[in-house]
Amino acid sequence: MNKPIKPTESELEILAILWERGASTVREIHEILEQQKEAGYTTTLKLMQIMHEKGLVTRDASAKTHIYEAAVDRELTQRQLLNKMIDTVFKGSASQLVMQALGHHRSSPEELDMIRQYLNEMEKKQK
Amino acid sequence: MNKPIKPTESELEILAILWERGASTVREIHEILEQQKEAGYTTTLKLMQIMHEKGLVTRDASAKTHIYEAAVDRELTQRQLLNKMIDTVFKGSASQLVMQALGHHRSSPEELDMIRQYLNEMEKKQK
DNA sequence: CTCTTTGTACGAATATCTTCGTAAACGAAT
DNA sequence: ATTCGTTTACGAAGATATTCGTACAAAGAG
Repeated sequence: MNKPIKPTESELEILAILWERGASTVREIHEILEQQKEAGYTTTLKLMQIMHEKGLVTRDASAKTHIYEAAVDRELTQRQLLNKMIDTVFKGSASQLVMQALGHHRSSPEELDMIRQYLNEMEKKQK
Repeated sequence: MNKPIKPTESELEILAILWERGASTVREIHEILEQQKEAGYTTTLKLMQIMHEKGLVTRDASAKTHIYEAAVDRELTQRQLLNKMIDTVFKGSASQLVMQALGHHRSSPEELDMIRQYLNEMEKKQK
């Protein structure tokens, strides 16, 4: 069995940026992070170094300014976090989670349509 | 603005049990917790005392054996955890989260139907 | 070359979470 | 009343996460 990826809160914020932007320098990450919350530069640096030790990111250290990249798959990580949440907080009922998510995070009609299509496809495959 | 409820991993496990069972003693909680993971009795006790300090649970200490009850709303907590997750891990797209959740946590046809109904209702209300 | 800026490395302080041992209080049973 | 099992209270150790100061290296400007 694969060991679950378990980034901390702060690490997750950085991963999210890396997934979004692709390979980035510490400064680039830091600049974006700063818009979301207060953070010192060396704090961000240290975090990313630790993430490197843990294998959450890879880095290219060939130039003076290192370049970091996410080393864990986005969807896989999302899935693991979700499953854990479904188990502990939603008594194993994914549909409850889904309705909770839709009910309070106003989604556009287009998004709702996408979900509907997705539901239909799932049902077909199940037969 | 309301301060977000931010239980730790362990606290969440206990809250889930309290939500499910209603008011309970430490021993009752502990017995259930033990089925899920290894834990010493005093560890569970201490956790619940801390949760009481934090205001996550209330307790009736009139008898020798105290009785605890969840002090935070289940749905509100679920919502806050979900919203945070949507923001950081899913770029603010609830539908992406929904599809991830449905795709990998096998749901019964009944559940899928419930969600479909829910979608329809939402669409009506939006007009 | 010297000075300034930008970057990494490292260590340490702080905070938070988790776990558990020990002691004291209480009630029930003998 | 003494003993035994159950429960709470407390404190402290251990683990993990977060933050930042300082030192040093490298590159560019003058």
